[in-house]
Amino acid sequence: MAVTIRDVAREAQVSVATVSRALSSPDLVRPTTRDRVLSAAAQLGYQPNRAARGLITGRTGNLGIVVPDLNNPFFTGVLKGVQARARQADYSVFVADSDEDRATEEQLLRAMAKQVDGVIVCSPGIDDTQLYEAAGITSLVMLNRRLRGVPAALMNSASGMRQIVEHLVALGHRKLVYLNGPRTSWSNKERRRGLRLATQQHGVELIELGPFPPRYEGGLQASDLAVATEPTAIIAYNDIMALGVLARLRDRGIDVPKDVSVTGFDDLMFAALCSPPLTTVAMPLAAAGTLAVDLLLDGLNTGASDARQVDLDTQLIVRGTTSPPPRTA
Amino acid sequence: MAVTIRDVAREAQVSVATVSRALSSPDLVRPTTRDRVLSAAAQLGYQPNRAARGLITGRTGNLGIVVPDLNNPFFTGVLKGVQARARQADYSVFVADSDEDRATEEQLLRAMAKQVDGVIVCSPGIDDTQLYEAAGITSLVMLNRRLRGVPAALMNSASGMRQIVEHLVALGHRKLVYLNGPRTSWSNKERRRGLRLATQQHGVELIELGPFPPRYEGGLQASDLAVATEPTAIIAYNDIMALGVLARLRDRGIDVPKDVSVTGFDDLMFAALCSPPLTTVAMPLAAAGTLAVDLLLDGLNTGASDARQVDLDTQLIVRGTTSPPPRTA
DNA sequence: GTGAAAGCGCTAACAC
DNA sequence: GTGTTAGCGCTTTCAC
Repeated sequence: MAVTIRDVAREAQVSVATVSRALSSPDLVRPTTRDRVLSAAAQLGYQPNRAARGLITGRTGNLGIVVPDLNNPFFTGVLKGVQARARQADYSVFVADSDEDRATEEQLLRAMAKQVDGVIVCSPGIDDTQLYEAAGITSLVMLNRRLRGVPAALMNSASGMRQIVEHLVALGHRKLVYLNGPRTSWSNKERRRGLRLATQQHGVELIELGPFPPRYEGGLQASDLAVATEPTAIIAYNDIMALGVLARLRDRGIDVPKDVSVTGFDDLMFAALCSPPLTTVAMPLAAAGTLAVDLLLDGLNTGASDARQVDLDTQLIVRGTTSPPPRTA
Repeated sequence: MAVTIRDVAREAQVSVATVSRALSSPDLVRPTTRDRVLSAAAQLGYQPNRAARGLITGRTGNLGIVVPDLNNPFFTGVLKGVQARARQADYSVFVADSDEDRATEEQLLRAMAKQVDGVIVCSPGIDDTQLYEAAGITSLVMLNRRLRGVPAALMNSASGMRQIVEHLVALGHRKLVYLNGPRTSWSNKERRRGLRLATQQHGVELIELGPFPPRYEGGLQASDLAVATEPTAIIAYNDIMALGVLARLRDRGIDVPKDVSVTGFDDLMFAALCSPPLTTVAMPLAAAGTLAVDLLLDGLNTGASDARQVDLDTQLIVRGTTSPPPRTA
């Protein structure tokens, strides 16, 4: 077995209590004693057993994150931020992938709740009641979703959509199609809300299609339906769908952006690499991840939470898939 | 506080020991008692505290995975498989992202080792001595890297490279350039080994360049150097680099595959979506992840490990970036 | 300022 | 089959 606090105590000729104090509240112990303990600990390569500590303090030093799909760069972007910030704060992070399945999501959340100090929920699907129930067991922070009384790290999708509409309107577009992502997802609702508001304000036509699966195949599928409505611009729920749209349009000999403009959402790495490069909205993924961790830890330290919901700005990235509409349209 | 084993014991009118048994070794307890305990547990929503259990069994029910970069789809593909298999086996998974930094990697590995039953190491960088040291603390499984005495889930990169060379040779190529990834990485060594073997066998010229960072920017940078050597085909260390190469060649007006063929490695989702779609080698990412978990759990259950190193097949995916070389070459 | 001792929630002998 | 009890490694009263 590994080296325990007793070993250190023996080595430093003090009691285990003193070792414990020297490590967690150094000012409670005389400097000379402290040094003796610390050097003994270092020499033995002692590292406290977190499980044992957690058993008594009620803190595990772990936090969790639940995501619907680890193959989706959106979530790994967030995860990366979470991971980085957690490490700084000396927390470990559990990750759970629900495979887009709601039941699994709920089950994972519940299982995780037991062994962490808090969990970051990136699950568009899971329903409010389940979340509140989980919130009873452990601290929650929502990511990109608003839930009353629960802190959240939000990316302002609505403003991103507004930027898209302003961009398109400025180019001369008057008839837009929006390809919906999952109806129940908070992101989709927000994007849609921003879109509706902006199109109304500018008095341009908005046709809504879908919902479609928020994946490449969803874009392929949506593409033909979109074209049939004869818009001058197609606004996809996210980049991955937009890439599907792009591919399908290319197959059909429809030129982007000459015949029709296309926009994505997320600014995945590959949005810049496709051809033509995709006009999209950049999401502060890692920033949202670190923010989520901060909110979580704040809540833990201040005791009761103030349930802050912080909005992070998104930004339109104009690339090659948007241009003025064709004359004939 | 949450509901404990005592609560269940009281509710079911038995001792805590019986509750414990009913849950972990059901056959040691009379069916009627067991049912009583189980229903009491269900009613109270009892779930055992893993930390407490771990304290005594020495098993945590957790396993960890260390990766260099969560934004790299290669690693998240593996992670996805790990996660899925772990959940089936009722294990939770810790994830650690080292940001490609060796020191961080070692530190994360050590920190993780304390609170898991085993860790899956996807770290090309970290050196052998460090790994052996970690192997002393916890069980290790290597991913895509061979380490004597340590089980490993391997993807047969060498055979993938052989398939690339055979494909190119069949098309008529005689002068190939390889863009090295990180020199120290096992993957790069393997790919290079397969490449050298195959090119020698077929008597074609192989020029090696690099190492380059295994990212898009690395591809951009490598591209010009590669072109200067006037090859008919460029073999990139991985897809991301290949995408960089593709972009740079397009900028310079060099046509792929007419002027030069390009191959990637990994078959990331976006390899199929770029234009032209990338000829590459598909890696069994998720399969490797699940295999790694199986190896880990096998090792834990059988006590001593047989240090199996299992090879998974890779497969050439021919797409649009390879064709016969130009006549003049 | 430091030590002794009481647990945190659980499992594993050991009794009966 | 079931109950009693002794810890797992640690923190935290409570004495001194």
